[in-house]
Amino acid sequence: MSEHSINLTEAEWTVMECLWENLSMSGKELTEALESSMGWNRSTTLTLLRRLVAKGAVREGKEGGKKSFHPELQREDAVLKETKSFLGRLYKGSLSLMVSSFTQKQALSKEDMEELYALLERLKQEGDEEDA
Amino acid sequence: MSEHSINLTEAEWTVMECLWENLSMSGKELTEALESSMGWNRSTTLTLLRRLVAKGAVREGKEGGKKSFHPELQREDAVLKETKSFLGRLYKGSLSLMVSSFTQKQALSKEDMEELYALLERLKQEGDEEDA
DNA sequence: AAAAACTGTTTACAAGTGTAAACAAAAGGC
DNA sequence: GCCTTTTGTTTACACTTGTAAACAGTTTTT
Repeated sequence: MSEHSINLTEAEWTVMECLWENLSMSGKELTEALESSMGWNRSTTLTLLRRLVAKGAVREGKEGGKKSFHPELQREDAVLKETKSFLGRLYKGSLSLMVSSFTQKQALSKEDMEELYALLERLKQEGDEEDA
Repeated sequence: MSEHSINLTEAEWTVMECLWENLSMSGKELTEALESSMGWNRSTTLTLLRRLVAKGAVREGKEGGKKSFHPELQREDAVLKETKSFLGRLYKGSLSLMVSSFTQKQALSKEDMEELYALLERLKQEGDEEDA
């Protein structure tokens, strides 16, 4: 774990998601992708990229004259960090508190509910095996 | 649901949490509370309050000359909104995806795990009853 | 009532963020 | 080797956010 504590802004997340999907992209690819998906001007994307490089979330390489960009920060790490801070802020750091609030609010789709069941079953089994 | 789409900044959340706990506070109480818990200057708190009033998250009343502040935005609503946007951004809107990522990352405390078990057990039963 | 203390309003200002124009350098076409 | 297109770098600028000083109006004390 080398990244001390990189914080991404909303717009930067968008760029990162793009990079996480592709792992290596040229400036052109990125600017085009984000132009079409976000309507961003070329310059906007490039600026964001520069900032991301500055904060160590992205690394740039040179492939045949042109630059290429690669995510340096792992999505998993970023997501975990965000999640923890989110849970901390709103649910006293407790996942189960979040789940229960959410279910009580009926803010849970049928499918999601089903999946949660299934997930529980699996977890339960794993737990039982460990105990055996 | 009257609040269109109030967005709270980090600092504003802090103020709101304070208000949600007490429901009605004088400026003095608030500034003191936040001075001691956050080290904020009186002016800082008052500025935040003013902004919160401006965005409709707080209502101010007059009790005996002095002002009083009340949360207008409900915590539940704010939390739900945040949660949805959070899940959307990081977990394709899926709570179960979040739970499973989280458990896989072992970023879950023993207690939290237990609670989740219990919670889901309960949910399951409720679901079964409904089916019956 | 003048001074002191308290409460409320205006103004400020640096850092961060979204958004992009302008300018410069390099590559490609003729 | 120039002209055009593409790629890369600088500069800009308004809006938001955290943080607070300054100033003004009120209430309480001597």
